[in-house]
Amino acid sequence: MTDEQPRRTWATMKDVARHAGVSLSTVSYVLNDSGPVAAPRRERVLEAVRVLGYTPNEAGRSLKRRAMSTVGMVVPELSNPYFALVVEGVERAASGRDALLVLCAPEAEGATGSAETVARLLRSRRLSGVVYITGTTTDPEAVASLTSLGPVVLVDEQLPALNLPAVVSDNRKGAREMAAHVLARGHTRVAVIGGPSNLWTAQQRLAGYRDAFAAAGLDPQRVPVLEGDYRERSGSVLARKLLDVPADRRPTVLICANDLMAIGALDYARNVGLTVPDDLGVVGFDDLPFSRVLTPRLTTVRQPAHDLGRRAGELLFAAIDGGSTGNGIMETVPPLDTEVQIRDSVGAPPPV
Amino acid sequence: MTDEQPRRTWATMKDVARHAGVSLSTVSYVLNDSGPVAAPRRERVLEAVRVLGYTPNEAGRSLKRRAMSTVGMVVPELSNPYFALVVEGVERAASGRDALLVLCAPEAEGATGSAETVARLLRSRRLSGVVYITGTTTDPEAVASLTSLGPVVLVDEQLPALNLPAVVSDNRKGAREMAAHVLARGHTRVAVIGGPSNLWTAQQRLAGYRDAFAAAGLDPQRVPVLEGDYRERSGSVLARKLLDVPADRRPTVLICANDLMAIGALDYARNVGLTVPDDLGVVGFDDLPFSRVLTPRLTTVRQPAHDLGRRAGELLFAAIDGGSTGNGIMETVPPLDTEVQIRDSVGAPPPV
DNA sequence: TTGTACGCGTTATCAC
DNA sequence: GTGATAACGCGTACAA
Repeated sequence: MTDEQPRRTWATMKDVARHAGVSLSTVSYVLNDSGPVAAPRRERVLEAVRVLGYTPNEAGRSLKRRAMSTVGMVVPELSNPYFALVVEGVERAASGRDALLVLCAPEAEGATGSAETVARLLRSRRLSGVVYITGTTTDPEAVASLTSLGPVVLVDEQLPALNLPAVVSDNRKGAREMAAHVLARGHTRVAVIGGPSNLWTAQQRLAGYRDAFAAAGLDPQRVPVLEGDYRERSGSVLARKLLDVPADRRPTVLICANDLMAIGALDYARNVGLTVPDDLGVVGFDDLPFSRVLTPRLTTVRQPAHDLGRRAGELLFAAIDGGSTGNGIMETVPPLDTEVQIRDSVGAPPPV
Repeated sequence: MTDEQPRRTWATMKDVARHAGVSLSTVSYVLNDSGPVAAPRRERVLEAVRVLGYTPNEAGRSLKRRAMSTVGMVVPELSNPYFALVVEGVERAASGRDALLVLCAPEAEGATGSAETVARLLRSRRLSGVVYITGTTTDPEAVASLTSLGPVVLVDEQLPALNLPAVVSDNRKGAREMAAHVLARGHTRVAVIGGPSNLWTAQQRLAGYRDAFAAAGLDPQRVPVLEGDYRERSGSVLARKLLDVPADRRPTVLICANDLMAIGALDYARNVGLTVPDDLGVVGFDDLPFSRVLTPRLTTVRQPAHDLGRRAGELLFAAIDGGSTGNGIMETVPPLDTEVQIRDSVGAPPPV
C-alpha cells in the first residue's frame, strides 16, 4: 500500500473562512475578539476551526505585530544544575504567559557559537525579549546589541558596565556570613577557591569573604585565593594545589565560591585520605539540591535559584508589556536574600 | 532630557536595497547565493548590510518556506540533571545547524500547561520538528498530533504504542547486569524501588532486573517492587517503607531505578543510622555526574545522556532534511550502550 | 454586521 | 546580470 505523502501543510484562515462560508475578517474577528460578529456565524467559524484543526500561523502574525511572542534564554551551560533550576523558573514564567522560550547554551561542552553568533540568531527571530545568564566568555557588546530588539534582563549574574536590569541574589552578604561562620568555628588558616574573576558573582563573593576576614582581624591579603571556573574539576585541581603542602602550613578549611567546586574539593580531599570535617573543612555556595545529601552534608549558602528565574521572567514580561526600553528604566528588583545553611562539612579546626 | 522612544524597528531588505542602490532581488541573491551578481554590486550590498546592521527577519522567511528553522524540545522538568544533560546535547546539535530550540517543561514544579496546550503552542510556531522526552503525565495523543507539523523524535523514553523514531539506551541490558552484579555479591534479600510503571524505561529496567533474578534462580515474584516517581523524595519515602520492618526480614540491598531515588534512599538510610554499604547496599541508574562523588560512591548504570540528546537532534535534522514523514520511515538508531559502574555503595550482605 | 484590499519582510518567477 | 512582481498567512483600516 502506498502511504500518501503527507502534505505537511496546514489550514489557513482562508480555508476556515471558506469552510464556514464567511469572509477572512470575520474569522479574524472571532479569533481575536477584535470585532463584532453574530452568534450563529461565530459558531460556524469555531466549528470550522475545530474540523480543520486550524492553528494560527505565528509567522504571519508576527509579521504584522513586528514582534514574536517568544523570548530568548541564554545560559552558559545546562550541566550546572544551578543554571538548570534558574532556566526552569524562567520557563515557568513564560509558559504562564503562553509565550515560548528559545534556549541557547553557548558555553556547553563542544560549544560552537560565539556570543555574537548567538545574538545574531536571536535577533533574526525578532524575539520580544531575552533573559541572559552571562558566563565567562560572554561578550558584553553582544549582550548590549540585544537591547535593540527588546528588553534584556540579566539573571543570577550581572554586568555592572552595562546597567541592565538584573535579578540577582545578595551574593556579598551570603559570602560574608559564610566566612564569618567559618571563622567563628575557630579556623585561622583558611583558603579560598574563587570563581572566574571576570564574573560579578565571583567578585561579590570574594568581597564578602574579605569583609568577614577584615572584621575578624584577619588580613585579607594573607588569605590565599585561587581562581577556579565554577566547575567541579577545578575544585579538585585547586584543592590539590592548596593541600599539597606541609601539614603545618596547610589550610584547615577551604571556602569554595560554589557547590560544584566544593564537591570537587571534597572528592580530592577524600582521595588523599583527608577526612571532612575532621581534618579539613569545606564550604560551598548555591545550595544545590544534592549538597544536602552529600556526606558530609555540605555547609553552603542558599540561593533561591527557581525564584531568581521566575522573577526574571516576570520582570521581562512586565517590561515587554510596559514597552520599556530595557535601558534600566524598568522597575528594578532588590537582591534576593541568601542564607547560610549550616550543615556538617565544617567543624572546629583540627588540633595542631 | 527626554529619551527618544526607541522605535524597536529594524532595517529591512528594502532599506538595504535602497542604501545600496540596487533592487530587492539583488539583495536576496547576495544573501542566499541564489543568483548571479556582479562583484562590485555584491560588495555594495554587503556594505549596506553592515552599515544598517541588517538581520534577516525569520518571520518573513518562514512565511515563504512554510516552516521555521526552529525545533521544539519537550522535557518533563529540568530539575532532573539527567534531563538537563540530554537537553544540552540536543541544543548542541541544533546550534551546530544554526537552528533554535524552543523549550517546554510541562511537568516542572508549578506546572501550568497540559500536554495538549504544549502541542498547540508548538504547532502555532510551525516548528520544523520536535524532540520529546515523555514523562508520566504525557498524553500519547498529544505527541502523535505533533507529527502533523513535522518529524518527532523521542529521546531517552519511548512510546511503544506510537512507533515513533526514538533514541534510547539499552535500559534492559544495563538493569540486568546491575542486578546480576548485586546478586553476585551474595545478596538474597533484595528489593526494588522502581520508576513510574507507565514509563517505558521503568518497565525495561524492571524487566532487566527480573531477567537477572530468574537467571540466578531467584523467583522474581518474591522480590518486593515499589513504584516511585524517579524523584529523590520518593526514594526516601519508599526506602522507609522497605526498611521499617524487623531486621531479619529487611532487604540487604535496594535496587533503585534511577540515581535520584537512590540518593533519596541513601539519605533515608543514613538518617536512621544504617551504614552503606555495610548494613545496606544501594544502587542506582543513570550515573549522574554527582553520583561519582557521593559517599559512598554510588554503584550505578551509566547512560550517555549527552550523546543521547545529540544523536536525537541529529536524527531529527536528518529527518527534516530528508523530508521524512516522522512515521517511522526515518532511519532508526540502535539502542546506545549502557554500562555498570561498580563503585562503593554495595558490598557483601551483612552477616545474619 | 460583514466583506475588500493592503501591508508586514522575504523568496521565487519571470521578463528584460 | 538585473529588476519588477506575485505570493506566503495574518491583521485591520475602510467601504458596503
